[in-house]
Amino acid sequence: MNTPDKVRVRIAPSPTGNCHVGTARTALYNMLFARKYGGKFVLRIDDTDLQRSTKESEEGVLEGLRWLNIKWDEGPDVGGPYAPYRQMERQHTYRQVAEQLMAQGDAYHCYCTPEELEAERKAALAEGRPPRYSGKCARLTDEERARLDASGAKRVVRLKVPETTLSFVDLVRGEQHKNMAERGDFVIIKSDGSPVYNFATVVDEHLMEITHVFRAVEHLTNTFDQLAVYHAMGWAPPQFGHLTLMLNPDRTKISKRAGAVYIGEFREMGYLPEALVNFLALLGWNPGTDQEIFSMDQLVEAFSVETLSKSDAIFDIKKLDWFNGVYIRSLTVADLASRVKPFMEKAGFDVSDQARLEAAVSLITDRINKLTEAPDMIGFLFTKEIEISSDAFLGKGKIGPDQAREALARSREALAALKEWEHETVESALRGLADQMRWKAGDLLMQVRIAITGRRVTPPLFESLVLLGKDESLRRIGQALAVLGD
RNA sequence: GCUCCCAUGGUCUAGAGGCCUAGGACACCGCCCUUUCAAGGCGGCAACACGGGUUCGAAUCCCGUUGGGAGCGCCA
Repeated sequence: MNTPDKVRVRIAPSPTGNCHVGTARTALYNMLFARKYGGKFVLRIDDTDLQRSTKESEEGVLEGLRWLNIKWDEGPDVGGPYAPYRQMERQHTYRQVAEQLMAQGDAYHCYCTPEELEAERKAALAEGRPPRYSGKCARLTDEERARLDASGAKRVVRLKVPETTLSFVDLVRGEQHKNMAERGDFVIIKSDGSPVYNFATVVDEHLMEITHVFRAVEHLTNTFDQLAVYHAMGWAPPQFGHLTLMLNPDRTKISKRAGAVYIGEFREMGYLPEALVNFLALLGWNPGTDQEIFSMDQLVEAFSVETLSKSDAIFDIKKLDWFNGVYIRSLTVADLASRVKPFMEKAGFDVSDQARLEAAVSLITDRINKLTEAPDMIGFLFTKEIEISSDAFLGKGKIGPDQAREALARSREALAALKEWEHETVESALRGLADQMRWKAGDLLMQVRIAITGRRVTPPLFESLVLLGKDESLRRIGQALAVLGD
């Protein structure tokens, strides 16, 4: 791989309103590469032909990338020396290049209708031939063209594709060849005057002086079409590297039906951006060591084109969950609290007391893998009304209603007698009581746990009691007794 | 149909001819710890798609088969 003095890479998403994980991963790799070699990372919006593309839909993509801490040096929002960065704003450039190609005799107008072409394609497929444009419009005489133009026939511009074999060295897959004889002349400018992707992208890459193009494998075979344009224009192509696909568990291309695919969805599901980045980085690339946890800076340091993988990878959300848990546990309490906060608010809890929130959060760092799990875990500390059903107390048939009632009544008594409401005092009171009653401490604590939280799975009990406060704790035990019908 | 790409446990992968009795991680299972649940520690289950070559020796190289994928658009 050659790394020119100034590396320039790019990501060219379509403004679809959402940032797809695939786009995010490709953007990540490009950014890592740029930073690794001290180059520039360009964000360009590929909005040709997307009538519905709006400012908002573009913003959705940028927002997803920003959330992941993927930053670009040039783009529609930040500008740059190669502006504009939206293809819609570069239309005249594409047309100019197409004009030049026509003037050189490397491109021509084609008047075939979509219906004709479709029929030809079908016929070819039916006969087992690769679908290929016949090139008949290239043979039109000047008079025929004049007549067609006068009649107002729609026309596109096609590139004359030489019948030779084109080659390039793919940065991840090595040498690639394709015999263009079977390709046929393809469209570069549509009848509405807008450029086709394979054409626009070449013009942009060249004018923006992109040196390396890392993109998904679906573009591997497109590369030859693009090469044809580079050759016709006498431009030196950049180096290409084709990245693997991300797959659903059934090995089909990752899609909505199998789960989340947009960055915003992962955010809502309670994933941390740094965890998603780490996970995505390792899905299609590996550091060549056993290290799995990487900060963004470490990724930049470790990234290498040589270890980009060649085979597609299944997106395993279970592994993402693990990464997320690791990152949650690595956060400071204050940081975790601020990230948990919006999820608590969304669940309807008043978490304006920052100190209380932090105290509560510190109890669950080891207990959650996703931020969305927090409200369930610590919600009882931020509300007056917890729901308890009498069934909750009857653990595995071991403890009957009478026993539960006795346990709670005596617990309330023992706790009420406490002068100091602290972890140690609360703990010894309850453990002492369990001894007296000849209960296993765990059984007694479970009764109290349910009484104050309404659940069997909760943060540690003594800490919870302390945070709840004596009055509220006693009140809830009383309330539980009422539920049990004392 | 044609062209091209890919192929190590359920999943992500290490492995660039002998270091492989195939390593790590997730998931799963078990044990320990333990006030629930986790987290943590320890241990376990589990793979070179198949068939031919080449070689003293192949997960690693070659060919074929099979399986999966991409492209062949006035989509990007």
